[in-house]
Amino acid sequence: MVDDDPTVSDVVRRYLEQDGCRVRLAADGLAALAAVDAEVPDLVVLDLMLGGVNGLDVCRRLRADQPGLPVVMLTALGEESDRVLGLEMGADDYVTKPFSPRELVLRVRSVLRRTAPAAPPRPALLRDGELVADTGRRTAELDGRPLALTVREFDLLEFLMRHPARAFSRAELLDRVWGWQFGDQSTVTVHVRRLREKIEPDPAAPRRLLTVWGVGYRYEPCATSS
Amino acid sequence: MVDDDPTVSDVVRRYLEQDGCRVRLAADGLAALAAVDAEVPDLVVLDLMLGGVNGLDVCRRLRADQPGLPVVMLTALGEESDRVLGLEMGADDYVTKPFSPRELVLRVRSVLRRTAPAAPPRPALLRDGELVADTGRRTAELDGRPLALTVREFDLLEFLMRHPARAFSRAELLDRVWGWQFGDQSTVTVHVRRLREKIEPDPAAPRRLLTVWGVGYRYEPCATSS
DNA sequence: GTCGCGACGTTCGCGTTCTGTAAGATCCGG
DNA sequence: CCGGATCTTACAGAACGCGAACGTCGCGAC
Repeated sequence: MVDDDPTVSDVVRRYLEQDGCRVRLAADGLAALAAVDAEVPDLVVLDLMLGGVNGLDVCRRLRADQPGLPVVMLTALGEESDRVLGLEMGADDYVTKPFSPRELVLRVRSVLRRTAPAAPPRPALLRDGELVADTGRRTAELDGRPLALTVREFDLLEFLMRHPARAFSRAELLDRVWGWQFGDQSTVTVHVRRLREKIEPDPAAPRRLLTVWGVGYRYEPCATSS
Repeated sequence: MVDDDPTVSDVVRRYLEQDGCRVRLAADGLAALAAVDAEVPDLVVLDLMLGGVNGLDVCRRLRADQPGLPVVMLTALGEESDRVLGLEMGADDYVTKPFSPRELVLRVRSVLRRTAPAAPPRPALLRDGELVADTGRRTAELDGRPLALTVREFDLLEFLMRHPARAFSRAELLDRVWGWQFGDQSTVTVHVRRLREKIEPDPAAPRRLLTVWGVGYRYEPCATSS
């Protein structure tokens, strides 16, 4: 919990602890970074307005040092632009002051539930017929021949193979693969196309990476075709 | 909104509607379950103390019928044990009486914001004899042969199959499938016709997607069960 | 420091598909 | 038999997906 106002920190701490959390307090950005370095927490509640210092910088540093560490932002600024800025920065959620401590607890719980199961992305061997993706080594091969996938392409393939036979909208893919809450959806289109070029024998007539018209895309396992 | 006290219900309804919610009232547990069955809401506000009846039972039934349906509990008991009980029961939040309507609205909004992104994609396999609709992959098949349904057609079919044996007016379908509060009702007519062309062996003599003269349409399950 | 390369996000044009509306034909209830 | 509701067909505009090309950024080589 990073906040320079002891009154706020104390209340929040009490509520969080009552909810079963272990809480560490930090009064400023440097202390926060040091604390995180000393013991990586499950989640950080970060006040954007740290007396003079820009909380966004702290957030950026946190994201750089500990990618994947959930951050819930706390801000007096309820403006849309700040929200966008915060989410761009990688915050998983945000609460605007004045807030009810209960609400903060709910958000924290929600984010934890959301990220906890996804946090340990255990290396797995995703196999679908002749297409095999090794998330540990971040390599993939088709018909035994290695595929030269880029980062995004691999992430996209991994996500789709982990959720087979489900249609996802471009927005949803943008959110869950790119981590964006907004953005140009054609980005997804283009990456799907590039990925098809590599995993589909005939990219114009895809057998695995299917288009769902008016919705988005879906990965259909090739092996167990019903 | 489930509460046996009209005074409370009315106030809460006004506040929620002012916040942009569409509200349905139910005075007791049975009415609540019936209402949810008739039209699955985005969220239920449930008073635990329903004159004599235990609201927890209602909650349990709700959870069984509609897993994932958010429930905000309303209770005069502020005891920790009850809170724990409520949350164990699956409530997403709870508010203790006496409460400020504003606080309830905030809680509702918060829970909706939290669950909304996860709620819509609730994959289900809707089956009726030889007609199967998979809402997860957004595909449907008849006699094992895939159907080429468009977005609207699928949405319409999904909605009707989720509410079988119930007549809906064109206006209601326009509202709940298209999301329009007004508009040309012939739109529904045409889409029903197009859908019939695909799911009915003889579109002129429909067996599932029936016309209810002077009212609208109704989906009649083909399988002679239930 | 500069150059070249690959990855990535964006933009544009084109062909296809979907969709709402209109208009005439048909059917149903009284 | 009539009036209104429903069905059927046709069509044009809009939406959509695709393919290609472009600009930017970061990185490594020289």
